[in-house]
Amino acid sequence: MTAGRGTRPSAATVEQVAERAGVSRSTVSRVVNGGSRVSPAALAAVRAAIEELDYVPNRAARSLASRQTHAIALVVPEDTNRFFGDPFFAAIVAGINAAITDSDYVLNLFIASNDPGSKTTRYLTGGNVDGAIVVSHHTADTFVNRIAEAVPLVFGGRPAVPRDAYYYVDVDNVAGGRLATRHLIDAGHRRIATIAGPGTMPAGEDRLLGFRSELADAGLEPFAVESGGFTAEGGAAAALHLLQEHPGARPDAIFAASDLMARGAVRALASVGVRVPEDIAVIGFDDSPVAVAERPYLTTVRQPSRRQGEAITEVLLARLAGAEPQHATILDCELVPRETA
Amino acid sequence: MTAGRGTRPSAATVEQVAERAGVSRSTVSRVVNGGSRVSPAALAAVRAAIEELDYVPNRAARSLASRQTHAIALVVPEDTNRFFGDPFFAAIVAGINAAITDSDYVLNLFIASNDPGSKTTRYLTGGNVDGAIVVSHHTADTFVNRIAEAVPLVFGGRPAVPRDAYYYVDVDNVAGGRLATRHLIDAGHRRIATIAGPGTMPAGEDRLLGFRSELADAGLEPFAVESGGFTAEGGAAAALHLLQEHPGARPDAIFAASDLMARGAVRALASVGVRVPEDIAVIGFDDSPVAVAERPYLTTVRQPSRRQGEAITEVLLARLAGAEPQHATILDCELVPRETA
DNA sequence: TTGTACGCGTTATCAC
DNA sequence: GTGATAACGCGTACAA
Repeated sequence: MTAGRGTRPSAATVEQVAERAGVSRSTVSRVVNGGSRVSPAALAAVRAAIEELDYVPNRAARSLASRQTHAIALVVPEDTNRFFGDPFFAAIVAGINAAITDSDYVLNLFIASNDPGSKTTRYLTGGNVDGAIVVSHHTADTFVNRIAEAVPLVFGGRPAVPRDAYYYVDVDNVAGGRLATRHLIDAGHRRIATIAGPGTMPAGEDRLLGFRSELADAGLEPFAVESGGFTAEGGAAAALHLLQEHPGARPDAIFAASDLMARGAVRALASVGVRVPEDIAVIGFDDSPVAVAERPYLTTVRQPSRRQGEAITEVLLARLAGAEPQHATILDCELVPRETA
Repeated sequence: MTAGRGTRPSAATVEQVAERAGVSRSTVSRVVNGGSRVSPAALAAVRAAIEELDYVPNRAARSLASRQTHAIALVVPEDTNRFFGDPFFAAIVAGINAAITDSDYVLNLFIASNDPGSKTTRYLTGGNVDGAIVVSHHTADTFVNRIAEAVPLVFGGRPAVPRDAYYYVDVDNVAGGRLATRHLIDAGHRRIATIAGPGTMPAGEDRLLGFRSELADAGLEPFAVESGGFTAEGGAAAALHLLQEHPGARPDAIFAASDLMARGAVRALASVGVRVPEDIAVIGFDDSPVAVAERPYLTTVRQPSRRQGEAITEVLLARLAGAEPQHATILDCELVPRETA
């Protein structure tokens, strides 16, 4: 082994396949790309030759001639260093990968941290990929725009600064917020508070909107609206604040806009002797691993993250194939009743 | 926007840069690839032209001519669906990315799930990447061998089935195990048990070896050796089992080979009224987020995962550059004293 | 130091 | 249906 650089056994070429099959390069090329318009005999011969020679088309040559790279960039915005490690994004990547595996595209990973947009952007706008996916929740830097101008692009999640020309795939956070709130209402709760995400993130905003809407439809008003910053600590602090600010009348239920915040809230409540769900019911959002990492298991709203990743890719592939898919693709959430509500 | 497929504004080419700078294609090429052996005047002119035309080399053409793809594959073995989402791997990927960003290579992501090795392997062995990284802990499928035969490959973590020809970067799990055990001994503990990882994983084996060695050096014997499968549940069960099996003489300290198992153990102990660290000290391994996700914070051994990712890439890049790095690169661990020991 | 000319493996455009 | 042949954009002897 130990092939030095560039010292590969130089895989078979079209030329060799053609010779082996007794046809011309062109015919081999036709077989490789669709197989249409070739005689059954030639087709069989070429296929056999390909098999025997273990022929794999040279991507570079193909790209050069066809002016398509068959590569898709997955761009992770710079400010998201903890992108991986977050189960939510992990599931999305898994979905993207699954969908792309079924195609003949390759996924190029770009974590644009400590890069002021320049290098990655230059690469993407330089015609080195056919399309791009940006998975982000609160950045909408200008470099994204430049990418969008150069190649077809699809966002995971509604972009923070939406434009008509953008394509994105998102879960229905509004409906999810409604779902959670409805569950609380149906259980008889009336003094319902929420621990919301940061106002800069569309997902947080939408869930809050769903909360308010469902409450309004039921003729209720929010007991309180706290902010928890999508972290466990924030959730805990918000829950405690909720208790202190309203010594007389406690909320009887809390909708936390993420499982992390819900978990923090449940722990904080337990630490001050408040029972969940007996004293206060809590419902989260995401159905992330923390929901069942410890007792009590969180009642929550599941978002189909893996499916979202698949859908993102499907939309992009559709665009690359010349189709005109919807600009917005919205996926449904689902209630997951467990122990906390 | 909305560029159809292949309908890009066709970025500038060497030809255009050459014309703009008043030199030939070759000179431009030389400037782009190293800048050596060109007159200062020409160099300046070319650089200016490149800047003005926003020239980006066409990867496909470059690959075709140089017979190098400037792409590296990150292969995630098929049985690791939860690869992402694991903070350990997340940190490694971050490191890999950081190192690769500083080079002019591109990272191609292959999650080889639901693919029987065939498609990905064909791609990699077909000369479409210059090198590959396999991050795995307990798989050593034959497809890895085939990849290793085709391109330079570096493993993250010691491969389950080691071969002399393999290159890998690992943390010093043996030393880490010793470190943890030494910390327990220094604190005066003498009845020290361990909750080990699965025997199929090198990391688990090495940590256990370190545990045994340090104990032996101190003239001590393991109080008990349980198996926890690297999960929180396994850690909890092992801790409880430890208590039940030895009703008379409890261990006074436990070395859990992962933070997840340590966390499970601490929870289980608390659930039966055993105080940590007063009654039983517990030390983990990894310094993962769960170590500080809740109280008590875990005393643990930190492994430099991000650095490991960087080192993996560095070794691979060195090989691609024609150097002959060490086959094994071992990184040091570090004790992180917190609350549980 | 610089330029010329050829080849990398494939697709696309033609005639046949 | 099939086969020449010209690009595709770049690296690199080789010559100057």
